[in-house]
Amino acid sequence: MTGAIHRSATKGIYDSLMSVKLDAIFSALADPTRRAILAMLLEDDMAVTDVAEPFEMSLAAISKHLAVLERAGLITQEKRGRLKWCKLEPHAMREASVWMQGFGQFEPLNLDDFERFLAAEMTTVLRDTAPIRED
Amino acid sequence: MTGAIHRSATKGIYDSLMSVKLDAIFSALADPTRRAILAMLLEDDMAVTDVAEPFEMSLAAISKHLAVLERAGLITQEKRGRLKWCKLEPHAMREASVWMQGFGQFEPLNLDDFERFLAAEMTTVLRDTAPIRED
DNA sequence: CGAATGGTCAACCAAAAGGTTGAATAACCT
DNA sequence: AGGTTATTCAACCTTTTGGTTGACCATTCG
Repeated sequence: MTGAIHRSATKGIYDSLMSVKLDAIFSALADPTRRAILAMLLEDDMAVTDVAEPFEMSLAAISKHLAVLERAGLITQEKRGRLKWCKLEPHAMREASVWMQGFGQFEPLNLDDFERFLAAEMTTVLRDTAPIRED
Repeated sequence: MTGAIHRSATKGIYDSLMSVKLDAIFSALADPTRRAILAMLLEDDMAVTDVAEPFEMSLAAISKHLAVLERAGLITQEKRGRLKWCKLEPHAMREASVWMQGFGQFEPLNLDDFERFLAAEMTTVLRDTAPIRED
């Protein structure tokens, strides 16, 4: 029982990388600010300052969040001129998605649900971190 | 741009709950020991001591990990006699899965990939936390 | 009953996470 | 060149996380 775990020395490094990657991806996704950022980037690439604008948090903090997302492979950042453009890398989520889906067949994505989800989380994060101006 | 974020006061509590749930799920998944535990439970329900057995870590530590997983809704624990049975709740991952899939259409689950993934991560976690006995 | 087993609790600790501020670097604009 | 804008760095602080140990409760067994 559960004892039948085999070991392959040659796969070691690769396996380790996968585990590390999952660590990075899931812990990146564990923060609501970072999830909100990803949702924003889903609409369009953005420069760091623009990413930061909706949050009531220092630019440095956002910069750190972006670094976390980049380390996880969830976004890339490319400097053009003095702006650094942040771009979503949706493919990176695939590893995590594959892992999760192994635990059950989840229904094939209801996009409406997802939209609601995003909008909801966004308002929550913003309400919690920034006073919402209705001007 | 990105400024069109609407607010619905009535949805507030519910939204907040969703965000909290995603926080809990993703941060629970961010730890390799906890992912390994989930993978073990995929095969069968297990009592706490049996869950702990493969890891070189105190029972108390595993107990805490299980509490984290339970708070995230990823497992349930039921005490029967003096054993506490841990049971996977794969459904809980659906929320997170829906969220993630919104970022891209991932290929419809290659089970072989998943098996490799699990086995790989398992060996890695065990190698890192416990000396592997080949007896 | 008393002893062993299964599991958690409480106190503690080190390291990591998430934030701040102020200074530094880099690129653009007169 | 000098000023402004975009972004990061460094030092610092507080809270959370992941682990330890030892005492404690609950349940079964002899």
